[in-house]
Amino acid sequence: MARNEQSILDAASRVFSTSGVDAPVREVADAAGVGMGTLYRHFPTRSDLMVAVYRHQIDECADAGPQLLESSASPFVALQEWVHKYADFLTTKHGLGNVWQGDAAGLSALHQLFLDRLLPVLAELLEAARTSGEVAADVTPYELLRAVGDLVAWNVNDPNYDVLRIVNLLLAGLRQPPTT
Amino acid sequence: MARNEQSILDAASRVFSTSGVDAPVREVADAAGVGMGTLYRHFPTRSDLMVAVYRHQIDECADAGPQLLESSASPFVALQEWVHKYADFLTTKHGLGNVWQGDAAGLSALHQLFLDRLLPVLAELLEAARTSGEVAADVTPYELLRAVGDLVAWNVNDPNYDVLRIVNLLLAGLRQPPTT
DNA sequence: TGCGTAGCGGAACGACGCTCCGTATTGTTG
DNA sequence: CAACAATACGGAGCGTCGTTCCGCTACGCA
Repeated sequence: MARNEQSILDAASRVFSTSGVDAPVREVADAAGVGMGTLYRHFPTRSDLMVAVYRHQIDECADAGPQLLESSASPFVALQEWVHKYADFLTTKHGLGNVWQGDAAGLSALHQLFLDRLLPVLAELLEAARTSGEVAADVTPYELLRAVGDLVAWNVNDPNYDVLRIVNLLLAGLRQPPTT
Repeated sequence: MARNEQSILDAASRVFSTSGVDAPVREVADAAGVGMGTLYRHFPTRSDLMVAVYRHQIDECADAGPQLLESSASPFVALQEWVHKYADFLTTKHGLGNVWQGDAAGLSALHQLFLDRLLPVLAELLEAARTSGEVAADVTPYELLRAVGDLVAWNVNDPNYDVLRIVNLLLAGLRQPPTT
């Protein structure tokens, strides 16, 4: 029982990293040597499977927030570095962009996880950078989290699209007061 | 023949605007009172159908570029207003974000149309704003076009996500020199 | 040894984009 | 005006998804 759950998890992270995050559920089941029924009893939805696979990395990313806030030269630098970390995570999982697609695609569980774990962290970083006077723009943490996600998530290793550069562009915008 | 093509086009724009851009092709065929075969002979791909439906609006958007450059107070303002126009277009077509998803989803024709028509326009606007000294950041027109697209395209009328604000954030970033 | 139940596999379902082929509808000839 | 191409058409069918469902296996306890 738990034996199967673990082998499914192992298979899933193996399959997701080789065939991409969009790999068919069947492929994961096959790789785990398990039937569809078994897989779906443990993970009722594709999204639940992804949550299980990525939870650890998301936690790691979340934990890095307060840490960076302490160790960095300024709140803004911390914010910047955290966003880079977050962007890196999403970039390596091509196709994880669906997370922000709202109701669609049955990724609600993963969506929720992002909101629960990452939103508070970003909120804290943003607030700190705002009180230190380094951020003047008028944005909510949610908007920023989603914006960076959108910017990054569909990156398909396009040599003409430098993700880091674009993300930094957005961050640079934070320094300036809102335009009408 | 051409009679059918027109009714398919009409049906498509009707269906896309009511059921969303992701509406099944079958639905368009039914709405047009036409079989799948007929639809696919005129528009061999979902993407071709969308190209046909949106070409006019895309052309309009493209034509607005040089126009804005003349009439606006400064190149940067023109750039800003054009980007707003572009963003508005994408926003009203929920789900058109797939366009930037690269190879996927068989949207290549639409992708190409964006590149052909909009990229040169944005390039001109960006170049003008750069020579006027209002843009210091190091971005290619392609990156900017895609970034704005990504930012906007999955908007699902989320009251917590103000598209215009986010786009302006990115534009504000353009003013500043690149950070390392 | 028998039986109840929990855990399992994989066929099957509905939705999708797209293809294919038999049929209707033209329009051109003798 | 009739016979016959050539063209246009409709919709069933295919392969791929995510997900569901059901018959079967294998184990625990009497």
